[in-house]
Amino acid sequence: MLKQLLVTSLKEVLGKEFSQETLNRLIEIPKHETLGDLAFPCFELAKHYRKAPHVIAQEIACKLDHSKYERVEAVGGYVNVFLKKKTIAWETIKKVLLEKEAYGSKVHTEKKTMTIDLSSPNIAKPFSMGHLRSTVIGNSIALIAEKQGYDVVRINHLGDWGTQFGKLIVAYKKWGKKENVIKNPIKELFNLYVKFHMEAEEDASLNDHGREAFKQLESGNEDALFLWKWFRDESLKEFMKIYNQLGIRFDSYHGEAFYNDKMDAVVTMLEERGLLVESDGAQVVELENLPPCLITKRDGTTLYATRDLAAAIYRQQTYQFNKSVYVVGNEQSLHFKQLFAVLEKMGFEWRKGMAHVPFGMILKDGKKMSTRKGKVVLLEDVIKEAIQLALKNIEAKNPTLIDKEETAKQVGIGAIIFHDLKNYRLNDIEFSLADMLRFEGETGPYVQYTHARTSTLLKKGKFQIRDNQQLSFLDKEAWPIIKLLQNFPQVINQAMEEYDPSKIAKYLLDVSKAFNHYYATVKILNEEEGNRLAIVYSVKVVLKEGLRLLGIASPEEM
RNA sequence: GUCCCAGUAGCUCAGCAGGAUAGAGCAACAGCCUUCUAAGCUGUGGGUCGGGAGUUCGAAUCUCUCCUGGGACGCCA
Repeated sequence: MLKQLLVTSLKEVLGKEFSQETLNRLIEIPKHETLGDLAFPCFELAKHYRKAPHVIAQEIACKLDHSKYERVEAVGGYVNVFLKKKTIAWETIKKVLLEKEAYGSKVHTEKKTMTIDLSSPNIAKPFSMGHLRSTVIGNSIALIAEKQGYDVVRINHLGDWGTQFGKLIVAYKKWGKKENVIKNPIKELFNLYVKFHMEAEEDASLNDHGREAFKQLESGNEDALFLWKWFRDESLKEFMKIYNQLGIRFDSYHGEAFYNDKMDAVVTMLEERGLLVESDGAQVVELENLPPCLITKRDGTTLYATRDLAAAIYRQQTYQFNKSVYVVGNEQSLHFKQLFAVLEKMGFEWRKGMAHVPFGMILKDGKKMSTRKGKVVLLEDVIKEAIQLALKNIEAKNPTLIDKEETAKQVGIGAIIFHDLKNYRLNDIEFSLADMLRFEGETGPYVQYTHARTSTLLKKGKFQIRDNQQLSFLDKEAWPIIKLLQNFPQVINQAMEEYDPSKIAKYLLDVSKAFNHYYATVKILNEEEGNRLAIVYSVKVVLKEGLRLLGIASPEEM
């Protein structure tokens, strides 16, 4: 890390009076390249030394070990440091050539396990844009964690239990037709669900029937169970098509229903610890500074929180996780606060490794999309359109490409995933098909295109890694690229710490921009191509690896 | 009513463990393909960083307050 270099030098000059941490905090990266590569502001030192900042800056600038730097300047209270570009460049490139796609990886000496709860769509409902967010954000966090040395367990906590299935069973018995469900399962089941809610607005007793049907389901009624299992199987088949397209796999599909026979134990545990309190016929756990957490309803049936408690305990027993994260929408923040608080009260130390990773909603006309009213945009359709558009682009721009269909798939899906990951996850997103299908500017295809350019260059230049490789020459236009490449490991670190894939997406855009600028200014396949191709190769490695961490493919040509 | 998240260019967003002239993409306009893929590159215009107060040598960034939008708040998940 470049900062560390200056920290060490400053320590030599300033002695013990300032700690490494303080110096590290103060050092910054100037906004303009004319101000150097690293800068040290002296305003805080002014009080300590009782001297004007610009005087201190002058003094430090004179005393720094100049042999390490190309140039050191004092400007208006700042010490600006210019690094030895060729030295840093070669160190960076050498590391990438050596480590290849392992560049930026971390290895833990002891085994560390992370479970991640992601995607978790509801059975019998279409896979909506909202579930896409949990799926792609979660998948990227899983990939980043693996890169950081974790064993990751991906859990698809299917929404396959609850009163809604009672409602669905009632709706199916009242209005459903077997052959329609067989023909188009999700669509037909969803229509029944929507119809149920419309009818229930007129006739409130339907809701009671729904609850009654769920109670039968939960107590093992065979008729109800048969229907439930059928709905679940058909739905999962449809979801698998989407996961295959997105290139996402799971280690567990244990949904809520899986915890059905593990709930009594949870209720017993709560009772044993004297945490259960009766309130209006329901059993609750009272919490400090939070609304109480409902454990069982008046009719004795369980709730979402009960199932999540059972799931958390099961996961700790099964996987002994160090970290357990839940990639679930922001609107459920309170639920997770309550869940963690109850586990805390139960005395489970391991609850400290748990985290809710929330994300913003997909809005339509500034408002939440309502599944109940049947107004949803289907991911399936969006994917189809994206691939078609990508194919059209390939036909126009690169008609001789060998595997057009596969490339179109990678580009179309890359556009959709990148669009979702490039912004901070807590921001709400206004749904816009046009934005998702954009392939120019700050998009996935832009990064993929840049990667394809590096591939072509390496192929044409017949680049090979040699043992005696040296970097004897560096274009000044390549310097910004070097600084970025050098920073890749820190970016991955930060993305992991903050569970924030957008850090990587933004970084890839920066690398792409820097490279495309270089590409436009410098003729790469030329007399110095040995040096230049080593940089191109490093860019390719970082772009490909970065895209992989987002769950996006890197076509060699497009 | 209480709590949580957000408000930066016409639009979408970066920047927010305080620092030097507030950045990008899209859209608009003007250029660049007889030379490595133009899904690219270069340039121009565009801002009271929601309002106000405070802390500080210094605030888009920290604190308070108000305004606006969204969400959550016991028998849905």
